[in-house]
This record gives sequence, C-alpha cells and structure tokens, in this order.
Amino acid sequence: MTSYGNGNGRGNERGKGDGNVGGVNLPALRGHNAALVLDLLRSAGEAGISRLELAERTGLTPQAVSKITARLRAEGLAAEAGRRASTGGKPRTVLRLVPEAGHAVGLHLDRDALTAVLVDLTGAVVAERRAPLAFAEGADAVVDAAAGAVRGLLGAGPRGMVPPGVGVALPGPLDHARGVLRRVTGFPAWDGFPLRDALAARLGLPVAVDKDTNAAALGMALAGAAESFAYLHLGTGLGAGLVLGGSLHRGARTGAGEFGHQVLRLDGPPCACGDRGCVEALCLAAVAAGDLAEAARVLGTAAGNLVGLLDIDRVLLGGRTVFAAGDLFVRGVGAVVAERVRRGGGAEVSVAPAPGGERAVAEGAAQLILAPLFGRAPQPFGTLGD
Amino acid sequence: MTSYGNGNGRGNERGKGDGNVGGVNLPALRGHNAALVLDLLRSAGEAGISRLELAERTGLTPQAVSKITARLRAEGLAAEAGRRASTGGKPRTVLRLVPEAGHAVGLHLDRDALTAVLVDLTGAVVAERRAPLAFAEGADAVVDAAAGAVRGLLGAGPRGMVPPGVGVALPGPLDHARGVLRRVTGFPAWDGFPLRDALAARLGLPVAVDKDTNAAALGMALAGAAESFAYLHLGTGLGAGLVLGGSLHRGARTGAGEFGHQVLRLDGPPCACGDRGCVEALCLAAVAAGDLAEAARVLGTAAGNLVGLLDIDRVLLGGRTVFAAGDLFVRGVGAVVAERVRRGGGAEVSVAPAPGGERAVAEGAAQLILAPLFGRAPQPFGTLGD
DNA sequence: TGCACTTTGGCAACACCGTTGCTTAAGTGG
DNA sequence: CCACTTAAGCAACGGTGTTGCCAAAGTGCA
Repeated sequence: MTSYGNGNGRGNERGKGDGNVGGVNLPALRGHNAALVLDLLRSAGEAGISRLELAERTGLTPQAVSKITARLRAEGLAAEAGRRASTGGKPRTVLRLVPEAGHAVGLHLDRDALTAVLVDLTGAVVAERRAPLAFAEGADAVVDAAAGAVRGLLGAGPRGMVPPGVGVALPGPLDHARGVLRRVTGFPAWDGFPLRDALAARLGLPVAVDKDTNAAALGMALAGAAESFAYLHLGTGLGAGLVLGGSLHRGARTGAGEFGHQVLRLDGPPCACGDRGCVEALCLAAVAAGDLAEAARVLGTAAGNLVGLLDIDRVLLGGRTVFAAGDLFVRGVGAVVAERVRRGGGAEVSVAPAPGGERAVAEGAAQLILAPLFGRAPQPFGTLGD
Repeated sequence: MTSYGNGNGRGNERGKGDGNVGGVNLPALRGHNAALVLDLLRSAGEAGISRLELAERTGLTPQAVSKITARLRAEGLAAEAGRRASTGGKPRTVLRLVPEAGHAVGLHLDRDALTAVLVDLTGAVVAERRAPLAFAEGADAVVDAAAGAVRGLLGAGPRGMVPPGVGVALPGPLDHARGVLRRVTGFPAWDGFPLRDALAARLGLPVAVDKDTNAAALGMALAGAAESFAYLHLGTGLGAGLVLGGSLHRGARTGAGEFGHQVLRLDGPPCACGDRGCVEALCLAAVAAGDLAEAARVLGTAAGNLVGLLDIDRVLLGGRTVFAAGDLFVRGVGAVVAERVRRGGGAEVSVAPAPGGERAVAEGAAQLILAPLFGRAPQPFGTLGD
C-alpha cells in the first residue's frame, strides 16, 4: 500500500494545543474527500458500490468521484469488481476496497491475558494470538509480552507486509492523546507509564493507545452498529464506550465513559471508589448474590439514564458477566429501557448483545489505526450540510 | 450585509436524510475557511485580531488569510480597526467584526412569558421586548404574540435592516430538524404543531426552533464558556444543555439533555413522569421542604454523574430556583463535584452560575441563526489535525 | 438484425482555491 | 540617516472539483 495520510504532507500539520482551529487547504480537502470515498467503499463491503452511488452519497459530482477512485485504484486501495445489472444503459461498474492493501495490529491488554489480532483494511481478522499476561509483573514485562505477540503476528501475515501501526486497548484511565497511563487500579507502578512511546520505540511502529471500552465501541461504530450508541461492558468492573453522531466521544482527557461509578442509589451502599450507591457496586452485588434479574434491572435503569441524557439509538451489552448469562441481561435491560423510552415518548431504542464477543476489544484496537484512513477517528472533517 | 452561506451556492446543497456524508468542494471549502476566520474575529471581540494571528490560529498561510479577510471586508463583515504596537517592524493591522453587518432575533417562549431580543453579529443585545404569554390559549395565539413581538423588535432596529432569521427556544421535547413540537407538558393541543413553518410563514423569515436549554447552552458556548460543559437549568423543572467538544449535542431527535428524569435514587419516591427516584423529584422536593443544601447535594450528585460520564470541563447552573438561592447551589454542587473529581483523579471541573441571567435563553435562541455563519451550529466542518 | 435511446464514465478545458516568490509599506534602533 | 525587521499585497502557480462533450456499453422496439 502506498502513502496514506493527508496528500503530500504540506499544510495543516498541527502542533498540540497551539490553538489551530482547523483551516483547510487543498491537500487537506483532497485527503478528506478521498477518506470519505474510502469509508463508503469500506462500509459497502463485498457488495461494492458504484461511482454514481458514491457521487450521490458524497454530494460530489460523478467526475470528481471518477478522479478520486482513479487515484485510489492507482494506489492499490480500490479495485473494480464486476458490474451491476443494466437499467437501460451502460451498467454501473462496481468498486470494492482491496482488503490486502493495508493491515493493522490490535492489541488487547487485560489484567490476566493478552489478545492480539492482525486485521486487513476491511477490519477482518487475518491472524490472532493469545497469551497469559500479568499486570503485576510490571510495565517492562508487559511491554515485552506485547512486543512478542506483535512480532509473532506480523510473521503470520502476508510476506513483506508492513502494518501502518499498532492499536492498544487496556482498562483504566489513561491519556489517549499522549498515550500515557494514569492509574491502573491495583497496580500503582503503572501510574504515568508512557505506554505508547515505550511500545513504539520497541517495535519501530506507530502506536495508538485507548481505553478498552473506547476501542470496542470504535470497532462497533465502524462495523455499522448505529449512529449513536453506548457499549456497556460488564466484567470485573462496569464501563462504557460512547459513540455520538458517528464518532467516538472520549472527552478532553479520555475520561468519558466512566459509567460504573454513576450514583444510582443516593446514600446507598458504599462502593470501592469511596462513593455510595454506584451502579457498579449495586450491579455486581446482585450478581454475587445470584440475582441476575436484579442486576439487569439495575443496569437497565442506569442505561435508561444514559439513553435519556444523550438521546442515543442503541445500547450494546458486552463483557464476561453479560455473556455468561445468555440473553438474560439483554432482555432485562431492554425491558427497563423500553419502559422508560415509552414514557418519554421517544423513538425505540434497541438493546442487543455486543457483536464480536471476547475479541471485540482487540478488533476495535486495530481500528484505532485504521479509522483515521477513513476519516473516522479524530474526524478530520465533520459532516457537511443541514 | 451581503450574501451569507456557502459561497455561490453551488455544490453540496443537501437534502435531509439522503445519505449525503459530506463531500467537500471548493465553494464549501471557501465557505468553511471564511466562517472559521469570522468565528475568530467574533471571539476576539472588540480587541480585534491581526491577519497573522488569524493565520497562526487557522493554520492557513498569511496570504490566504489576507485574501479571505479582503473578501470579508468587501462584504462589510469585517473592518480594520487600528494597529498594534510595533515589535521592530511594520505594526500589525487589527481586524474587527462589524457588529452592524448582521442581526438576528431570538425568541424565548415560556409557559407564562415571552422574551424577544434583537442581537447584532457579535451577539450583543440591541433591543428587547417582554410580554406575558399563555400556552393554554393555544398555538395560534402564541404564534400571534410571537409574531407581534418580532415585528415590534424589528421596528426598533436600524433602518432597513433585514435580519437573516428568527431563533425560537421553548421548553419540552421537540424536533429541531423539522421544527415540530412533540409534547408540551400540560398542553396536549400543542402536540405535533409545526411551529417553525407556522412562524416562518407568518413572518416571511427563516425560523429555527430548539429546546430552551439547548439554546442557552449554545449561547454560552459561543460566548466562550468552555470546550465541553453542561448547562443545568433548575426552574419549574430540571433540564440540561450539553456542549461537547465545542458543539451542541442534541442527539438524533433533539432529545439529549433529558437530565431531570435521571434516576438517582433507585426505587425512591415516585416522580410525575411515572418513574421513581428522579433527580428532578428529589431536588424539587428538597426545595419545597426548604432544604436547599440537600437540593444542592442531590443536584451535585447528578452533575457528578454527568461529569464522569462525559468528561466535561465545566458545569453552569441557571434557572429561577438557582438564581433565587444566591451562591448556595453553586457552592453545594461545586463541593460534591469536586469531591468526586478528586476521587477519580481527573482535572478540576469548575462549577459556576450561568452567565446571561434570565435573558440567556433568548440570546441563545438568536445564536441558532448566527452560529451557522461562524461554522458553529451544525459544524459544517469539524476540527482538523491531531 | 439494426437503430434509437439510455446510462455510465473518461477526456479536456475551466474557474477558483490556497500557496509560493517577490515587492512594497511601515515601523524600530544604532 | 540607513540598515534591519515585520506586515501585507501582487502575480504566477499547482491542483481541486466542475462543466461540456464524447466514447462505451448496455436495453428495447421495429
């Protein structure tokens, strides 16, 4: 695959916090429109999409789309793939993303295990590695293990393939912009560890770091889950990833999605966080007591709060505790949310199990690298019109 | 004032829901950069800003800024206003927004009163009207009153001034995109009333409609309140307006900001909405009981939930109940939020009274019209870089 | 089979965007 | 008074999407 990124690299490189507000020059414009087309090709999947459909969807003229797709084909990112049936004239030529044109590695670091995946440009998993992990052994040991997994994975990929980067997802508060960990509960040694730079130096590849729930939500967003949704993860803790209007909401300090310590029962039982009546405490207490229906009701009420506050379309449930209980959580949460939406008179909100299963976080981590190519991550431009 | 909007009007007009994802052509690019410069001029206020500062802030070259500002000056939107002190060479020429180059009307319809303001391009109030109102008298009567207020206001403005539009803010769920009311609590006759089109037809002016809390939050965002903040309004009810990453978050159905019916005490006392333990019920009950400290604690806990979930920088408190209690709410909410942020290890979150007082909603409503000129409302483009 | 018609998509010329290179304007400081 | 510095405009340029036109590749009717 050839050069990604903003055209020839002129213009609009931006330092952090220098107050640049986003002036757009021609190379940036070209990059944006190309990313847009690439994203439409991606979401069209194997079915493909024709030049004229691209023109309709983007609002550009067919001729502009022809130029853009010609460049993408020259770069090897897109290819023609058959034709549609004629509707009385020349049949439309179908274009498709070339999956092998690019790859990325997604790394999911959890307290006790590591999952690494190699995905192609469409996000499909090409190879996978799992290994035990121990946060307790300290940062160096974990970086070692991660680097080893990535190297192994790259060996499994196509010959000569150079992935554009490695996306890493892990629990706990961290700084996505700088790639620095803030606190990993129970492992104070990790505090302030510059994971991104450490891993990037070790691998010689660009690295992006994000919270596990954010990565999972990003992956689901790119898989077309919904325009706006929340991914709720119930495992050893309770967290959330928020996608609002098509893009991941991290907040200024990557702190968004702190869902578990929402106070749901004012002056309720104490939580490990020091507050009282947090959803996480209530929900996990119910799970521990074997009352899964109550756990689902608690989670559903908190989800209802979130749905009402943000006006989202969908709630996706994941995490070991959820998957272990079959559809009990989905139905329980769904019932509470539906009741609330009914009272509020809003449109229906679907509650569903999160797609991707246990691998969702690692796949989402890979999308930390791929998403920018499709104009989806720091959203080089927003949506026009309206 | 001359033509606003996207350059010559070619390209990228976008129907609703046609799936247009935001392709950008040259006129749109020009419009975006012009809006960006205009926004910087606006936020610079009377102090003004030089061409080179504009270039630094936008990331464009000085020459591009010169061209853009030349066009803005030719259109009468900007003007030179003195020079800065020299730093060893030619002193910078200061540019300023011309306030009289454009106006907008903001209309705040409340259950019992109407507030209308005429603002200039900087958002400063030029004229104001207040009148009693009765939602109970039905839609036609309210439209009559609103149209009368707007006409009166336009008479008070500069001679020959034609405002580009009227922004209307009112309580209750509604559809911002279509300008249709959904439910006005206690006034079923309003259900489904197409307020935007009715008022636009009556006035012969474009009209935009939004929730009162959204309008207020938009106004504060443009006034530079913060990148991300929540405006909490405690009056006869409890609502919120959310600004995330510089732009107003409405949700797909203008339903975001449903803050009052967040469940804060699971299985708590029943609320009028049919649920139990809603913040609004708890908070207003405490107010009714004269226990304002408890009301502030309840509100603070709910605000803390919101701060944690969205990772916002600031909480602004407004509404009659808040203003009536002096700084009691600000301090009470501030204490709870600060404690929570301290535990979470996040950056400090400021809690402050909302600026603008009782007129904030009407001023924000006017910004529904002005904000698009500065690229701030449906954010024609997002932020580049990073 | 042939021909009119429809639809797709490329080629060439074009208008216009921001950029580059250079010049002029307007100050400071020795 | 003059060298130096900084700001801002003019002219030429590369490259964007657009427009006008034409070739390609089908359908459908005579």
